[in-house]
Amino acid sequence: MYDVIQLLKEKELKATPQRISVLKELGRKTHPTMDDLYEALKRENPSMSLATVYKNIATLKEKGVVIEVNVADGKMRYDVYSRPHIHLVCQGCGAIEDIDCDESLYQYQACLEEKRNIKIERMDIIASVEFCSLCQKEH
Amino acid sequence: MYDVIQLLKEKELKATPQRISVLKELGRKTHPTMDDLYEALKRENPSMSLATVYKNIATLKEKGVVIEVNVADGKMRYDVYSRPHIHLVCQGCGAIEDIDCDESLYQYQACLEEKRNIKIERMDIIASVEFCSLCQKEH
DNA sequence: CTATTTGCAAACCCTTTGCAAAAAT
DNA sequence: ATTTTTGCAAAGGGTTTGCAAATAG
Repeated sequence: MYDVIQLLKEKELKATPQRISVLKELGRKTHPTMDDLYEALKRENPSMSLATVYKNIATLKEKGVVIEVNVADGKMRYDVYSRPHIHLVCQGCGAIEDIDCDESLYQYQACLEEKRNIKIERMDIIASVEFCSLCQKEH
Repeated sequence: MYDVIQLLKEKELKATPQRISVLKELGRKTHPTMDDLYEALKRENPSMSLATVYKNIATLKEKGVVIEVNVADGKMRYDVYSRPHIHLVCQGCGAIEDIDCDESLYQYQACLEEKRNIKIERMDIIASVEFCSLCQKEH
C-alpha cells in the first residue's frame, strides 16, 4: 500500500481528509465505479459529497495518479495507475480484472508502437463468460 | 458491402427506410458516434428522429449485427460486426481504427480463453500519439 | 389486420459546474 | 493570508422511454 500523504505531497495536492479517503478507498477496491466509491466513502464520512469525489478523481487523473476505464456499460471505473497491464473486462457486468502482460504481448505492443509511432497506454480485453470469475455470477 | 435488405430479412427485422439507411450509413463510416450517424441520416431524411436511430442501434445490437465501443470519452461508437479484430483507439480524440489480429495475438487470445474459460469478444488498445494518424490532428 | 416501428417530448442517469463557506498550507 | 477544496444545488450531455400515429409484412 502506497503512502497516501507522501503521494499527495509529491503531487503538490492538499491533503484533505476527503482526498485521503478517496485515495485509500481506491487502493482497497479494484476498479470501483463512482457509485461504489461514493457509497463506501459516505459510510465512513456521511457529509462526503458526490461532487467532491468527482473533483478529486479529476485532480488525481490530471496528476497521473488515477486512470479511468470506460468499458462495457455507461459507467466509468477508476484505477490507481501502477504499471502497464491489461484489463480483462466481463461483458456481462463490466467487472474488471488486471492481468500482467506476458512476453509475447510485450513484443506485440512494442512492435505496434514502433510501427505506428504511438505510445500504448492500456489494453482492454472484453470477454463473455458463462460463469464470471470476475463478478462471481452467471451471465 | 453487405446486402442490407437480405441482412434484415435474415434477422427477421422489418425493412423500414430508416433502418435501411442506418445500416447503410454504418457501412459507410468507420466507428461513428451517434451524432455522426444522426447528422448524416438527417441530411438524407430530415424527418429522421434521434430516438429512431437509438432504437435501431439497440435492435441491431440485440441481433448481433452491431457492436458498441465505449472508450476514451463519454461517447459510444458503433461498428458493424464482421470478424474478430482489434480496435486501436486514439486517447486524444477517441478515433478508432480496426487492426487485424496477427498470429501471436491469436495465440495469446486462444491461450487466455482456454485458461479462463472465457470467449474474447474484442480487444481495445488505447494509445496516445503525437500526431494522430486516426484523426489527423496533434494532441 | 397485426405487430412493429416511428417521432416527439419528457424522463433518466451520470457527470460537470458555479458559488459561497470552510479548510489547508 | 492566500489558495485550494468542499458541499450544495443547478445545469449539462448522452441515452432511454412512453405513447399515439404511421407503416411493414
